[in-house]
Amino acid sequence: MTSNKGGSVVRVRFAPSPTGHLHIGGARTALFNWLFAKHHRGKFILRIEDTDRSRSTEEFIESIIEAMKWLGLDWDEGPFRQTDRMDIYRAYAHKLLEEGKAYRCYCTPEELEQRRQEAMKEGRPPRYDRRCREISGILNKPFAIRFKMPLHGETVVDDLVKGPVTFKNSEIEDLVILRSDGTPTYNFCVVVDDFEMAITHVIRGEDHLNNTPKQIHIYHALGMDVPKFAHIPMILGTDKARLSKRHGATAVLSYRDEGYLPDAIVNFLARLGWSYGDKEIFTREELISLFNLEQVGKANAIFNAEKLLWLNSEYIKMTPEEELFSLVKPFLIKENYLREDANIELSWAAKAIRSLKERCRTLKELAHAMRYYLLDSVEIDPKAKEKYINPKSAGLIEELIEKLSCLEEFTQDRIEKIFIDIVNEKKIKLGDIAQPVRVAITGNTVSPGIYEVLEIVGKEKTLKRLRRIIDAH
RNA sequence: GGUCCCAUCGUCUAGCCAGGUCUAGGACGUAGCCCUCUCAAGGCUAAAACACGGGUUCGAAUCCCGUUGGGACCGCCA
Repeated sequence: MTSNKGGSVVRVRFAPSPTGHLHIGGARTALFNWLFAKHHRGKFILRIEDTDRSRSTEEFIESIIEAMKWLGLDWDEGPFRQTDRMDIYRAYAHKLLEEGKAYRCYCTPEELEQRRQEAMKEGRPPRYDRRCREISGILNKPFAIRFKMPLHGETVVDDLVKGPVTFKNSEIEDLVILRSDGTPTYNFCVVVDDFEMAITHVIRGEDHLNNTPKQIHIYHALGMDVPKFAHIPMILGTDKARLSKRHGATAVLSYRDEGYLPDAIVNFLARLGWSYGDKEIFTREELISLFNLEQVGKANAIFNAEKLLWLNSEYIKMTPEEELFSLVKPFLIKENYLREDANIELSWAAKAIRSLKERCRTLKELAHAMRYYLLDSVEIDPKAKEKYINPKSAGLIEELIEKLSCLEEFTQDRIEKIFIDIVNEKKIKLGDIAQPVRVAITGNTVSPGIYEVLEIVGKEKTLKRLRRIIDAH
């Protein structure tokens, strides 16, 4: 295929291995690649690294794709799958073998493992001792193909984030590029694919920095141009260990299920390790135009779930009510607050959501808060009832029922007038009547403004609930 | 153990490359106050950091060295 010469169009890729769901760390790597591609009007390629057949599954491939789509990280080419490209890797591996740049290794995995253990025990580096490198001729035994690393000199990775990083060649081992079963290994596939796909910039996690000199030598041996590298820091859990399952939710899709907005996740991930002055909230367009590798920090970042929650609440506040309604709908249905075939008037739904959106940090919370608008009757919290429903408040409610019944237009303004009348007549505080009513209508002591709530709940349900609470009392 | 990376409030970070304007800025979270029918939202205020030790310099968060701490990698895993 093409060479990368000429510095033409930017081509980057995200290359997850489908051995799990797309997690927060992977998503950020994908995002940085996507942003970089968009910023430079380049191409973003999705490649599935599934050469580990025992751990890769179709389910994870689908899940990763679903997560990418949900986040809005669309790709221009792919998804390519390494398992579809085995012949290509094999051909390159044998080419290296023929050219004497690689050699047959007859050591068995068991032998290697044993030697590794011994080396560790004796405090030696657990590295392959190159014992098969000098074997001449071909033995009639199963073999893996190993790459001949240079024995001397050093290799510099000119990293776009870390700066120049120097490795001694003597520290780099002769890695296996083709296993004895004929399948290629990661470090080899990456090089072949990145070349074949004309990748110009490899943006990936810092955990790959130590692999980079190995890959550079493979590029050289194959006569390929080396792309530019950018190794971005890791995302850690609160205990500073690499983010993993035990830190709670790490799968991107679990955030979808918890009611997070993809834009909030994207914004949050972008600010983890990258910044633009004091700016915290970015639209996608801003992210695309402002993103650059120079502003990517060098230090690892700890995943701060609280800040994500805050950002999500900001995005909920920014989202128009109608749109929010279609977003909460699945949650409402799931919680049985709404039937799938229910016919809800959009203007009413918008009003309901407007009253709640700045009180909720996730769609799930929003759905839950909407229950007293949607359900026919509400469950009353016994503690709230005990505190606010008593003979005195029941009397006030009685009076309220009478006045509200006469109301032609059941609107916030009219309702407020009635409350104020009662407060003035009875010489009570607004809270003396507002709280009992709130308990009757919402079942709880917390809600948006009470007049607003009554209007949204509507005259019929309001009166029914008010009666019910004093009757039950 | 070896190699590599990193180090500013509890957390994300600005500042560092081009040393003085930093009594170190913003944001999340926390605390207090205001607003108030509850809860939020909003407004105001507060506590909170240059890991440590040496240099270089008139002057260092910023440059250099070391120490310590954290992370990553050392597979016929990716």
